Amino acid sequence: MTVVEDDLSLVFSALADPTRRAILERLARGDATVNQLAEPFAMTQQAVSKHLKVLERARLISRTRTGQSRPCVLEPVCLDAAVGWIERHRQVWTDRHDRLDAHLAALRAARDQGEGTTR
Amino acid sequence: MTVVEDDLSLVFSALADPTRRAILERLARGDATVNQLAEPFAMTQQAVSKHLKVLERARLISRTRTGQSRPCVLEPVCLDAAVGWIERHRQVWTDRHDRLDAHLAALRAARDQGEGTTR
DNA sequence: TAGTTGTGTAACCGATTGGTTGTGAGTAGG
DNA sequence: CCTACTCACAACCAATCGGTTACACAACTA
Repeated sequence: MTVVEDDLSLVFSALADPTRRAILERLARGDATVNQLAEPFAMTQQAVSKHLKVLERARLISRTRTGQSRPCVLEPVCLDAAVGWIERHRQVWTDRHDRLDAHLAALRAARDQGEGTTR
Repeated sequence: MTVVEDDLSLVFSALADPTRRAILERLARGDATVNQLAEPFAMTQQAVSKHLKVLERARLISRTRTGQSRPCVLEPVCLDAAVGWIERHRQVWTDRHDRLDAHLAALRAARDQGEGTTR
């Protein structure tokens, strides 16, 4: 068992499976039961149930009980942390690239401007 | 070996490990060699090398050879696919939940506040 | 009441993961 | 040359993952 298992790792590893991403895409178009979710996949309902448990542990979905079925509801909150992490660090990278671009642009500007005067 | 292993799954599963995320954070502040990256972690250089291979396979980093060392360079391109996927589907959810503004505010707050609060 | 349906749990399996140790290739410098 | 350093590869290990089958249980239905 992992010691802490931070939420960010749970969310990313939940998203790392194409079946689970397909489940989320399906759920984005409306809530659904386990059997409805399992129908398009070539696997048993128990396997889908396991995937749902992973998504539930990552708090990407939540489940309620209405009689016999347990419909799944999307919980976008924890995606914020994931997007937040990526955006934060992609920002740094694009900043670095912007700086590089700006630097190159400055170089070009200096060269263009300096044509005739500095040489 | 997995059959196809689509790029999105590679990126997400690469991001699913806190060590690899820390490596990316470190690399965001500048290129580094394997030993430089391995220094802050309580694990061997070989383990870090494995992590780097995962990141390289996900095309989140690339590596060049300069004499004795093999510095790592960030490749943010493939993160766009990941963010794109999340944004696409989170858009649906936030539309449904009508909480886009709150989310953006939280994003900005998280970014300004920095890591560690995103649990 | 009995039977069917929807779902979860448990045990099992092969493949993968994330770490280790040991080793060796390639390069720099004495 | 020899030594030191950086890094990758191979073999091994325990744990986890993604799937299965078998079964249990609660809730509808006839």
